[in-house]
Amino acid sequence: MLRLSKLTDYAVVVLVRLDAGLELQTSPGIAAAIGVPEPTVAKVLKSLSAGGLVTSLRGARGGYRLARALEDIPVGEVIAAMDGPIALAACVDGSATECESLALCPVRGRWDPVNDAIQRALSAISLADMREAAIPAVFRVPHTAELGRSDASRQ
Amino acid sequence: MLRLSKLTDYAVVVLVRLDAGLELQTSPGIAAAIGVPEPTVAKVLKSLSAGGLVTSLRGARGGYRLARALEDIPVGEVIAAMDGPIALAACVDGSATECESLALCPVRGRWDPVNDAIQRALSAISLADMREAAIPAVFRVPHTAELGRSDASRQ
DNA sequence: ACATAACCGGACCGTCGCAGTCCTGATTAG
DNA sequence: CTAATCAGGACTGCGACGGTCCGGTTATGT
Ligand code: FES
Ligand code: FES
Repeated sequence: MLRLSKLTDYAVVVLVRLDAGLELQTSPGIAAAIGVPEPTVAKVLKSLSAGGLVTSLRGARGGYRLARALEDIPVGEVIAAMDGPIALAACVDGSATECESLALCPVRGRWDPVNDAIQRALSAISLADMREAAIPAVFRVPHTAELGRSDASRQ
Repeated sequence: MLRLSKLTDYAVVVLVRLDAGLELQTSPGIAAAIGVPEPTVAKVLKSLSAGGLVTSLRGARGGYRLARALEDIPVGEVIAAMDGPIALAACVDGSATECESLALCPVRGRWDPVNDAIQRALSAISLADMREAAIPAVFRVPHTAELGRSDASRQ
């Protein structure tokens, strides 16, 4: 599937929201704005902060701010901040993992070109490109009301 | 991490192995050649067959054969055959999943360009490109001897 | 015709990473 | 000093993935 984690998905939404004109936004505020549970948004913000994509101000009246403009944030960097470095195979080059049995590993560095191609593709697209896509009428989400417990259908 | 499944990794090895000059190779034979358990190799072969990347001949003296030359098999097709269609987000366009609550989904189709870029990158690289990478001295792997229980170090 | 070899299509289960929540500090405004 | 906010973990439930196995089918060869 080559799916990326859902947290990364939220990260993009959060970052786009951070570019909404305001200078400083709090975690609960963002959560209310995009309709995602606050703890989850907080987690995303932390990872983003650790990745250097947003800057944080602690203490009362603190909050988060974009570290760079959306145009300067490639989507690959967001993925790296959330899901760790991009590595298709177990061992590409950032061989932080194991693989002592190199001799009998038939895929020794074989995925490197593929990995590199993807990384290049992800670096060519910025968050600004994704922002253009669309931002539907989501910003008027009720932040206090219970969103209806949308357990809708169990599949 | 954007990691692909280990089965896909094996698939590439198997496919490269299938291009080893022989006309027809059996599942146990391939397993012995690349040093991977037979049931796992069989599973990979089945997925590959279902994906139309290899053709199979049943019955005694049956086996597998490449459906197309390695040059004509983009790596993206292998990934699609093993891990299903490439879809970064939950909903790209093959919205086989759910997402009835479109109204409050802030990522509505936002990942499409990224997804497309990756797909293009994966289509540009063929298995022949990966075969060039290297095939170390793996083909002489002992298929009967126990490989030594390499539990080595627990890190 | 029979036995054999190989593929086919599942079911099955253990493991592991992910999604989501929560709690205890550290920091700063007022 | 108190309140608000971020920081950094620990914790748990769940679902996908990795790997194995089994009965069934097809074809070869004697
Ligand atoms: S998995 Fe690391 S070298 Fe093979
Ligand atoms: S997850 Fe499918 S539309 Fe949002």
